[in-house]
Amino acid sequence: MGSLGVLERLLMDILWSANRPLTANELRDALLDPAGTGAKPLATTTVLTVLSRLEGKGFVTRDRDSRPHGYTAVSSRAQHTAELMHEVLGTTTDRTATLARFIGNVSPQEAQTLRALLESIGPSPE
Amino acid sequence: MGSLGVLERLLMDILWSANRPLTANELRDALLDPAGTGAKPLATTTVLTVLSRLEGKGFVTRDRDSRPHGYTAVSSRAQHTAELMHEVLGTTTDRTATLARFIGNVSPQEAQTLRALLESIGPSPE
DNA sequence: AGTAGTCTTCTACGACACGTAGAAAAACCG
DNA sequence: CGGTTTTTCTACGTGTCGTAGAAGACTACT
Repeated sequence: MGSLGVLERLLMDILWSANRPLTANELRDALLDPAGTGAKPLATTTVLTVLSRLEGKGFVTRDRDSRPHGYTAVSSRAQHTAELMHEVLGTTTDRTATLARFIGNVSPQEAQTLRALLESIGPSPE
Repeated sequence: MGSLGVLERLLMDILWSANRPLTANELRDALLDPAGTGAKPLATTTVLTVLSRLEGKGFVTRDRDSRPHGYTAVSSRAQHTAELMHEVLGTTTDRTATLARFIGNVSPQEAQTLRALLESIGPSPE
């Protein structure tokens, strides 16, 4: 589906990390990394344009009532990423083989995590 | 990373399904769906161009010795898809949360498959 | 209400990826 | 060698994305 460009992705990252609606200017400022090291101050309009595109793609919603419009990510980063993973998985023909390769490359800790998750989802077969 | 365009993807699909090197013309023909329903015969050069791009991206190798060059997919579809899934997973900050969402959406059968795979990778903790 | 400042929308342009393919060059076969 | 097949070179059109100015809409203060 609609993949994200670099700037689009940066904005989403900020929105995902924030737990409240942000305005275009807040986002623009957030783009200059905290330490102010950043050398590229973007024009606010640039941010707004990208936000509009993100809205069009269904990644963010905006509160049109509050005056400086507040922008919020539609789904959490985890949710979004998980969906993407499913989407990718869906492009294969042999899902089992794919999952095998996928599992074959997770760290032991993550394997543990996965076991626990599977356990909680549906108790292991007796 | 290098995502694939529509045609690029179609070619990869054919290469993945074939278990031998294919030539540009074979690929062109394969694009006209078997039943010949297809209405769009691509120029061979088009296929060649895309194959070159795929080679550049590291998705296919070609046998430069055999005369009609034979093109082969570098990694299997399952392998490729699994790598993509890991790549996607790598874009998230909270991997556990992401995996939770991911697992939360697999079918019961697939959950079973996953349990088995995890079992085989490292025996469950007694 | 008028004016200044802020925010949003409209419009646009350059860069890049990709589908598409012709023209030219190279290799092969008889 | 000459014709045919295959490959490379080059190029154009379209779509997406980063970027932002100009103009219009809204807010607030006096």
